[in-house]
Order: sequence, then structure tokens, then C-alpha cells
Amino acid sequence: MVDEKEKDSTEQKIIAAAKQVFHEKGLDGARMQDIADKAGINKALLHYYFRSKDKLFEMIFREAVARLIPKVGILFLEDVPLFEKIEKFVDFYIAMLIENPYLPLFVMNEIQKESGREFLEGIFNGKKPAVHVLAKQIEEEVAKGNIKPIKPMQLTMNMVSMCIFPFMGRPMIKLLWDINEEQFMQAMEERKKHVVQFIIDSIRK
Amino acid sequence: MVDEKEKDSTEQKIIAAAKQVFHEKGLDGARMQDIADKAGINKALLHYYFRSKDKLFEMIFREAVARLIPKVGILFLEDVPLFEKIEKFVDFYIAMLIENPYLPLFVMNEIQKESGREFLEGIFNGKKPAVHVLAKQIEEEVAKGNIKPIKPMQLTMNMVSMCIFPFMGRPMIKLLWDINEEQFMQAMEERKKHVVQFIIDSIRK
DNA sequence: GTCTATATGGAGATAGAC
DNA sequence: GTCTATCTCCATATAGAC
Repeated sequence: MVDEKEKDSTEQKIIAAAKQVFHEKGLDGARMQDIADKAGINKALLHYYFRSKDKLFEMIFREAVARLIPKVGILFLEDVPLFEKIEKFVDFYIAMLIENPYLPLFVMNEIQKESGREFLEGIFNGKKPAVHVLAKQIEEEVAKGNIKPIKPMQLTMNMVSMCIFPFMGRPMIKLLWDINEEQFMQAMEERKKHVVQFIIDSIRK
Repeated sequence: MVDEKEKDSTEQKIIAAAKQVFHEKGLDGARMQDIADKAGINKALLHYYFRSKDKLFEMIFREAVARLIPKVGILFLEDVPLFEKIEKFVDFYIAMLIENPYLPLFVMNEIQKESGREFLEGIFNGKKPAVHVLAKQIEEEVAKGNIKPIKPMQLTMNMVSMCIFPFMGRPMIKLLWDINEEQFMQAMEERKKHVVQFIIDSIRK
């Protein structure tokens, strides 16, 4: 009984190992041997559980993205004041990236390829995050004179950029500022409040 | 006479092709065959001109980075007021990225690998950009009460993030906002002034 | 389900003719 | 300098015993 999702079943071990290796090295750089080693099994078993490397990759990736993208979409749609929406977005996004630090590079690489377009379509599965809802809200606040004039797309890019980029540039940031992993993570925690404040300070009249 | 750097010498054709393929697919994803095809020659010639794929890659990459990194370092060191320094940095950085849109992903991928550390050391060649000079300047402005209190590292991350990220996320941005390449580039041009203003609005008292 | 052993294919690299 | 043909290696994938 209750064999359900045995934390250390072979399948789970493979998924955990694959996640790590794929995230670190990308699809091309990852070696099935590395994944097998990390999972404590041999290559043949990988093919027994997942038919091919591509299948395994896609499965790992889609699981992560499918779980996270919808949550972002919902944040855009919620009927809350702009500043609160920004705060919720930044909080959620950075918290999510702390849990999935390799995801951004992973996604950026995929969308850059020739197949990137269809890849993106697949991710969103027809339902793109409603950036225009957020855009409309920003425009209304500008029109009402509640915030300084600003182009919604630029503001949104600023917000997303400041959340995501530090995780991609982590090794360089650590080197340039001479900080260790712990200090970096500490800075990311602080960053939740910092980015919100930085944005609000900029657009508030 | 004057054979110097014949624009369409085989070597130049290889370099142009390699640059394109490496930038699009990264070291692992790039195929020597692709590069040869794009250069209109065969694989053997690639090895005649450059001993190995790694050598070719390194050559392409170092050329671009070696040309650009020092310029950033100089910007940090210049003895100009903070706001002006920020403006110069953002202007230069975005202009550079318009010319080299694939460089960021390229760099991010390299630094993420196990070999990333030594790779970075190699890039900087002992002379890291002097972020601490900028940091000191920011701290002084805060102390003097000229700008709001802000942590130098966070402010610097914000600045760099807002410059670089849109170029990495370009395909997704174009899809979500439903704009074409021309409109995207237009937005990046506007962005030079936008980001500067956004930052100054945020930190100015 | 898990292993060992092996097949298959593709990529970088080389030899040698021209 | 440039080509064709070939080598070698290594990663994915499969066969088949246990």
C-alpha cells in the first residue's frame, strides 16, 4: 500500500538528478551519464523510465514552468491597487527564483533558439499572461494623476528585469562584490522589499 | 598589396559565421558543420585556420568581451557626478547591447558552468571592474543627504538588470506585448533615457 | 526493475591528394 | 589553401541476461 510517490523511488531519484543536471548545464551540456551517476543508477535505466533524453528534458522543464507560469498570470489579473500588485508580484517572483534559481537561464536559452517561438506558445498553452490588464491599470493611474507618466511596457520590463537578472548573473555578482553564497542569498531576501520600494519611489508623485 | 584584412577572406568569413552560430547556440549547441556551411567552406578548413572548436570559440568570445569590458571599467572610475555617471553607464551599456544582442546570454551561460569561475577570472584578467569606486560614490551621496538611503550593491544590480535583461528576454517580450522586431528596437532606444530617468526619480530626494 | 554489453550515430579532428 | 575521405571518440540508445 501507499507506494504512491516514494520520495526515494528510482523515478523520483532520476527526476531530482535530471533537474539538477539540466538546470546546471542545459539540454546540450547535460550528459545522461552525469544524470545516471547522480541518481545512483546506470544509463540504461534512464531510457527504461524515460524513452529519450529529449523526453526527459521536456518533462522536467514543463513540470516547473507549468507549475509557475499560471501563478504569475493570476497576479496580473487580481483586482488590487497598483502598488499592492507590484509588491505581490515582486515578492512572489523573487521567492520563486530563490527556490528555482536555474530556471531563468533555462528559459532564456530555450526561447532564444529557432524553435523558441513554438516553445513559448507551448508554455503559455494559448493563455498568455495578461500583461495588457496590468498595462491598462498603469495607464489609468497615470491618467488619474496618481503616478508619474510612464510607459507600461517599460515599467513592466523594469520590474521583471530587477527580479530575474541577479539570479542569472549570480556568479559575476559574487565575484565582483566579493561575497559568498550566504551573503548573496541574504541580499536576495532583502531584495524583495528593496525592489518594491525602488519602483514605488520612482513612480510615485 | 594591402591584403591586410580582406573583408571576404576565408578567415574573416569563418569569424563572421562562427560569431553568429556561437552566439545563437552557445558552445555546446554550435556545430562545426553549421559554421562551415554558413562560411561557405568545409569543416577541414576550420581546423586548418583554428586548431579546435574550443580555440575558435574562445577567440570569438574573447574578442568581443576584451573589447567591451574595459570600457565599462573606465566608466566606473571616471570622476564625474553620480547622476552623470549613471547616465553614461546606461547609455553606453544599452548602445553596446543593441550592437551585440547575443552577448549577455552567451556570458551568462559561460559563468554558470563549473568552469565559470576561471572563465570570469580570465575575462577580467586580474583587473575587475571597480564596483567599489562606484559603491563609495553612492555611499558618499547618501551620507551627504543628496540621495535617499540605498545599498550600493542593490542600486548597481538594478541598473545593470534593467539594461541587460530585456535583451535576453526579447522573444518573450515581443510575444507578450505583441510587437515586432522594429518596435522592440525602438523601445530599446527609448529605454536609454527611460532607465536613467527611472533610477534618478527613485533615488533623488 | 536493474544490470552489462553492445550497437548506432554524430561530432570533432586528421591524412593526404590537388 | 582547399578539398574528399576517413578516423576516433563519445553520447544516446537498445538487446538481452538476471
